[in-house]
Amino acid sequence: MLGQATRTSASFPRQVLPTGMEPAEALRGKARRRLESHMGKETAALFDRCGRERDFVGGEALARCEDPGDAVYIVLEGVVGLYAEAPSEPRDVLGYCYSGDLIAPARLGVAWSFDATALTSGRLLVLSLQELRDRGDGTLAWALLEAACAELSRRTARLRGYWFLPVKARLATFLFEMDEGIGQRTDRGLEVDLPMFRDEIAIYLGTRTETICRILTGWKDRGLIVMDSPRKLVIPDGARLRAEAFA
Amino acid sequence: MLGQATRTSASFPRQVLPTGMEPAEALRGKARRRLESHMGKETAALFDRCGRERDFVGGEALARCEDPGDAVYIVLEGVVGLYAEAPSEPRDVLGYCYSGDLIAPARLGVAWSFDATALTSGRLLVLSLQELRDRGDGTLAWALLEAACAELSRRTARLRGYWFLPVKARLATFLFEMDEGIGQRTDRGLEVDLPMFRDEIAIYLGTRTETICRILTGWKDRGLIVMDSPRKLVIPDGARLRAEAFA
DNA sequence: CGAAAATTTGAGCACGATCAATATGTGTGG
DNA sequence: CCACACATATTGATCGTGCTCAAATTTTCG
Repeated sequence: MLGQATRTSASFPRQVLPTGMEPAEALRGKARRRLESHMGKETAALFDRCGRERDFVGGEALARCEDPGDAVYIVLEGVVGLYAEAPSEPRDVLGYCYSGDLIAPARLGVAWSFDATALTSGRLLVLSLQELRDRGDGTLAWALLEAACAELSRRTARLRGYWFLPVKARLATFLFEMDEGIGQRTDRGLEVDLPMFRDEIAIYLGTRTETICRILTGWKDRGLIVMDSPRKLVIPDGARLRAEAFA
Repeated sequence: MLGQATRTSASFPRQVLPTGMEPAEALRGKARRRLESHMGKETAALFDRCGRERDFVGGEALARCEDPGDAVYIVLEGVVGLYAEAPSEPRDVLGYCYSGDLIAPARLGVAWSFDATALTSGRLLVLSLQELRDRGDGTLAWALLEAACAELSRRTARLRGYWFLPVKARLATFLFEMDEGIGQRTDRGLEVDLPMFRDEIAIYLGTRTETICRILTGWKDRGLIVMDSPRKLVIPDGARLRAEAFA
């Protein structure tokens, strides 16, 4: 991939990206389900009790590279992007986090070592390390360890999952990943409001903006997707798109 | 990458891969340095106290997908490969672990959810979860959480690090990664005994065996590397190789 | 409405995939 | 110790995906 490439510049995130509000109840339910499927009911409940909820809006910086990593986040709703530190643009996308995902500093109590930025509005569970340590609650530490291990495995799988796919399949996979996080089922199909630009998608998928465009256009022309606007996609038939992308 | 690819079969690891023994002291020092640089002196010492050392030989299965993940490993010496479960070959390489790296089950106490196989002989620190839990030692749980967070970040960086590189650069990066783990400085340069076959490297790097061969041959012809045997490489001048690969 | 940003389209070509054949190990039994 | 068989590695020829550079377009926002 990018066989002959030398990346040129781009910078993320460049602006606040308001995404349409979503039915709160549905998402709460969805978030809870994901949370519990990721870490089990009891653990989820434990985190609920110990953490502090925080709402965020698209574009908000949730953690900065140099900030002391004195907390651990669990995404409840929305999408959070993780970006590598980069003195010079473009910043590399490390990954996206959805509800149930754990965001932990690379060096606990020292530094996050990456930037976390909200891509949509959403909600976060903040677990302050200091507080938790002071409590001396071993249970919680074990629960966090559990969550971290799960996240490690999930992250690896997500990243490696793209590795062998041709770009078309990567893009489809990405769309479904986004859909799981912030998609909605309507009578038109799966509606996904992409919370980022084409070039950020390209970086995440290890390809170029133009390629993303071409593929999306191709799909649009064949009715596999509908583009209300460049950022508002509708997938009338997920199975058909998947079949086509992996053909 | 692999734009037109449909992966064909290969199976790892296929045999015990004895790698030459190495000067124990040098490695002990190296392992300790890596360990401490990854997690700090005190934490490393804590783990040392709580864990049980275990030697392994190349080819040994250290964890199986379905096994209950009732321990956490810290690699002291050698290289451990992590492989995705795959009912049908080929198995995907999730990553390689070197001294200082943490290997933790995806679901603590439930299942590893991946296979860990020793690629070389080496040594492992085994931290039994049951024992640790029984101790009720919060400190240790925090230390493990710390290690897990660090591993998460390291793993992500390692995987994403390859993302944008053309295959040549990936292969060079891989060689240096291996060198860091098991390489030796001699008067001939950096000596690296690859503990896996060409096709496993190809899978790890998201390319094909033939491509790996062509690149290595190219480098050999230009004196950038010496191949004592297909698996025994010498890099006379690391800087030169790096420059060439990233040119 | 106009400027800037983001997206889309076009033409050409390089990297790396593919398929097929050959060569080099590596281990086995005679 | 050699000869065979099999596993692994290398080389060759061809071609497709996706990168490049460049030029429209369309969106977005002040």
